[in-house]
Amino acid sequence: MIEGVRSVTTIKDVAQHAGVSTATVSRVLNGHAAPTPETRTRVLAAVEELGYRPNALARSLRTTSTKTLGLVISDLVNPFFAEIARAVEEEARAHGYCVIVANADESADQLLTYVRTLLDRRVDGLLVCPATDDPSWLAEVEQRGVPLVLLDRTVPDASCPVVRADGAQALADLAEALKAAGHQRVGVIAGPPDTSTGRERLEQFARGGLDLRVVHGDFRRESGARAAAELLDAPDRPTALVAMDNLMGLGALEELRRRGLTVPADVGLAVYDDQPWFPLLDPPITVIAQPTVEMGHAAARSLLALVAGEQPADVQLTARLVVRGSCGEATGAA
Amino acid sequence: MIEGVRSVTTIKDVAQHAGVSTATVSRVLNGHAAPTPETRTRVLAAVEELGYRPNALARSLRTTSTKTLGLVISDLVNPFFAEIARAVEEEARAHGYCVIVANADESADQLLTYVRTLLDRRVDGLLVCPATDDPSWLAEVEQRGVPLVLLDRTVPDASCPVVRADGAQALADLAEALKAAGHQRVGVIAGPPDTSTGRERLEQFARGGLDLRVVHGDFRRESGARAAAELLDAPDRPTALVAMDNLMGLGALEELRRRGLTVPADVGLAVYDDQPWFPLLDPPITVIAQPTVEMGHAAARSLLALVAGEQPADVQLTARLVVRGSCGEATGAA
DNA sequence: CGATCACGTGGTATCGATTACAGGGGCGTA
DNA sequence: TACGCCCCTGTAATCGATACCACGTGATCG
Repeated sequence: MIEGVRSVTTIKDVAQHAGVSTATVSRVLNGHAAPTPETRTRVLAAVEELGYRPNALARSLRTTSTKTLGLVISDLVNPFFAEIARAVEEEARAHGYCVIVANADESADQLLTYVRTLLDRRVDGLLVCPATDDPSWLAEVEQRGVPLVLLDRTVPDASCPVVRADGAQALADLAEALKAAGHQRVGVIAGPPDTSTGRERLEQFARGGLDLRVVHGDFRRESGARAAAELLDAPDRPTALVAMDNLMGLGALEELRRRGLTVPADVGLAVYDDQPWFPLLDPPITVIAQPTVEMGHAAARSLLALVAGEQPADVQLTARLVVRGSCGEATGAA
Repeated sequence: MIEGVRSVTTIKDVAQHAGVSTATVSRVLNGHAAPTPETRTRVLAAVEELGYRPNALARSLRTTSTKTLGLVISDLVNPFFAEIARAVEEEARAHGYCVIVANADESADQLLTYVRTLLDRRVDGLLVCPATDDPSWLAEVEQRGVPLVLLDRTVPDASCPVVRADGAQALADLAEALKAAGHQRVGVIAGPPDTSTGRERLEQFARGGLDLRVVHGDFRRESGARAAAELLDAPDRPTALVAMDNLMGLGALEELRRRGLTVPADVGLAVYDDQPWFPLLDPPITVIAQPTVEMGHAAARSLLALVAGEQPADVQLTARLVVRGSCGEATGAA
């Protein structure tokens, strides 16, 4: 398996083959000015014949535009983020942009590394779901003057557009639904206190007037199981659990199953973030659903606007409560 | 919000600031040769002070190496591929490589587009999960002489390393398990006939000696529901369904639920690809589990070996049957 | 009929890095 | 003291494209 000669067809080869200058080839390829239809066809023929494809690196170096957006998400295997990534990519592609997806794995270090890598590659814009509040990476982005949009989560003093889903009302509704079903002591499997979503969801839910026990997880599956275990082992066990993220919800479910506890008879359950399989469980899980696809689309649009020199406003979508059954029935008592 | 001056710190600025030539700066940054410790520190100080970061585009243009791998997957929201993507990226990162993930959305057109885009950006190697058998994109990759490794699926005449999971034994085991549980007429929700995995899984399962009804889906959720509906509406309804992919399995489950059919009492079910939530269903779903993480790691390793000029062999991992309960109990009768 | 204009085209500088080559200074050795 | 070698450094070519500028030619207008 001798490696074929690496095809090094450059614009120069095309020019030579077509009997024109490289400048002309470039003009034809970029639809610039107006080369004669005849030269145009000659050049295109040469391109075709040689199978020429322009070197995007060289082009970007010269034009300082890569037609590429960077997307840093906190966890690729979290379906919530996977869906967002897909939506972002879809919207970007529709506008002729390509997306580089980087996976920070909920680690601040890796986030910084990736932000740097993406900046080094001169992405035209950056979309970030911050892993933590740590804003050290922000300075680098701002210094380089690269358009930035935050997605899902915020960081303390970011002066850039933010796209998120507001769950305040949904969380209030959830609190009401829990009360209506007779729950008072509720165990919360919260997100990390150093993430905006972790804090906010907890805070907003806390306004619901329930008696909360809180354990913080890290938005991942194992932490959900651990947190559930801790809450269930407490002396006055909560009558319901609320997981503030779908993966932690999954972990909690696993723990409940391990203990042979029935939902909602033994303990109620609600989860932030809907998943297609939640309705399939018995009972189907009550959730707070976020408009992930819209979030992704909106974020990409905002970033592209920013890249184009506009000043997009923040986007605030709304999450909504979907009552299914895992919290129990509302008792007749008001 | 006046946009700050886009920081254009180049190697020239660093050189000037440190009172050396650009060549020296480059040498320091690349650990080349041996600049005096003193100049070295002076250069590094300048780098630090100016917050200089090399332009990866320019560097790659010159060195013809991007330290980047391209990964084209068929569907980012399919957790199977998401997990593979994560594993690939993890392994690549450990070797100092960055991964550009492209999502073909099970479309051959989009796959071709992305392969081109990635080649244009001069990735050092390409990892592809082909959406279909259509091998038109292959020629372009080979012509450019870019190292290529196929992942999960094959295409007809690819002369490159392939990393996959062999499910022949698992499918045979599944057939046995179904028979043992008293199933004879089995409905198969197969993958597209123009994908290697679609064909192979069906073919291998067909060797199990069951009476099969086959409907082809497209590896996505909706098609799973449609196929299930079709199979269940047939005059002699199968007593069990087998979905050859987790998303189609999800769709099938939804359809069963819609019809109020109980698993496994009314109809048995098994799915190819395990998912963390399958054990949580009642009854838990019997699956064929693939070693996704290992596949991703192996694929990245193979590609990196190829990039390094070695000749990695094909990797054949094995999928295995995990019997849970959704196919019913084995009856005493042999 | 001569001057001007416009258009198509080629030459060449440039983007920001790497690297081959050449030169200068210090040191060791004869 | 003089020669030579080696090490460090700078100069400049180069990667592959784009874009500014200038030039030649054919058309137009006065």
